[in-house]
Amino acid sequence: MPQLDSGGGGAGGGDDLGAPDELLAFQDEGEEQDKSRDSAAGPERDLAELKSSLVNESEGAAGGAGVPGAGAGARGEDEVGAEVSACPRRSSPAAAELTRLKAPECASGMYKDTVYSAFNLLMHYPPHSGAGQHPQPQPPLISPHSPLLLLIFQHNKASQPAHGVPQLSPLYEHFSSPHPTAAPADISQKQGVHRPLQTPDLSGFYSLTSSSMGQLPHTVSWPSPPLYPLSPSCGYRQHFPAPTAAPGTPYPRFTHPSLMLGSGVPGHPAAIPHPAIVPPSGKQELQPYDRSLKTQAESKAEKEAKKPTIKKPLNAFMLYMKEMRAKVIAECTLKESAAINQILGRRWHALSREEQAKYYELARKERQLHMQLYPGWSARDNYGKKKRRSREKHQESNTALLTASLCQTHL
DNA sequence: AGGCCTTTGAAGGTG
DNA sequence: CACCTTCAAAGGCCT
Repeated sequence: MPQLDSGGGGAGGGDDLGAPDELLAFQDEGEEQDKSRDSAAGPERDLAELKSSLVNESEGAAGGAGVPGAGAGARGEDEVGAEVSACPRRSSPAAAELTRLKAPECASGMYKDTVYSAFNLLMHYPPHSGAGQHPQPQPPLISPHSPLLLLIFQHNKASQPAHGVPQLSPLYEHFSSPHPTAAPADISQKQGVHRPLQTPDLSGFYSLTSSSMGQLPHTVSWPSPPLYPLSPSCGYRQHFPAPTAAPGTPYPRFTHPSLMLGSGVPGHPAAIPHPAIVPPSGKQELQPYDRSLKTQAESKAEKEAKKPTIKKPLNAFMLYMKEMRAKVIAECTLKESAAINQILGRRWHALSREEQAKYYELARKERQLHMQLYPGWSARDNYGKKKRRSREKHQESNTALLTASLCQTHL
């Protein structure tokens, strides 16, 4: 049974956050994936075989989507088009047609991902990639909520990009290096940043009012290095040693909205919030004179309701989606997330275990750090903050069932 | 303006 | 323990 390196990567050994589900996920797909992947001679996988497997997957995943031509084995581009054309039910006919027309073109780059390394892909975000092979802005691999980015910002705080393309620091490149060179002196020591090694409660680092959220500039400069709780138990230092960029090498500065991280450190002049903390709504807060009209009880309740929301850490698939979304959009000229997510879901299944493992590992680190940053946080805290139709449907069905049973009772 | 769609995974709740 | 529900991201679409 394949197992992920739940702690061997330097997570401190005592990492209990290695999700058992990750292993289960591999178990579930294990045999099927073994067949297709073991036969793949390295990155140059047999496309026909993969396409065939994808078609089979799409039969199951797309449900009644009506994939044309599926189920008869590998037949070339038609199936690839079928995969892409599995659009959401609510997609407009025009969009579906566009998708179908774009399918072969989309498929041309579809299977490159199977040999993608998450970290290697990160290296494909050169400091000035905008002029190169990546005309489309590429999102970062790591979640915008990821405190991992704070580490990177420490290396990017001084430089200024000339465009809005999100940049990744050499730190990422170092992550991806199979033989990372010896890290230079501790960054925190270099920059005089205090990093508590024992940090039972780090939530204060990101305590920010919701009003400050809306005032964030799109280009963030760092008056001082953001604090980053880097503890040995967290294991980040071991996992991600500092890069070995040449002295004086200008680090690009992030301008992507998703990278507008901040320390929220008390007394920190930047006071830019961690992206995992978001205001409950995009609405601006009431002006003081408006608030004065409110009763104390109302304002108290409102205050409670307006508490910044700490979002869930992203799971492996979400991290994968964030990374690959722009690529799929560029390849398929799709914009509807529902359709893109369907494609990404199939690509996710087409990934090798090693490739998926990288995202699982990254997600595990996200959870680990999230837990350290917000010790008292629970996923339950965000329950009910989204109104979902499924729940309403469920309630409706329950109501219908109840009604039916009541009717029967009365009859 | 805000929910829906769509995906997988994590986590909490329930029986 | 198994199963169910909710949320995480994303952006066009729909009400």
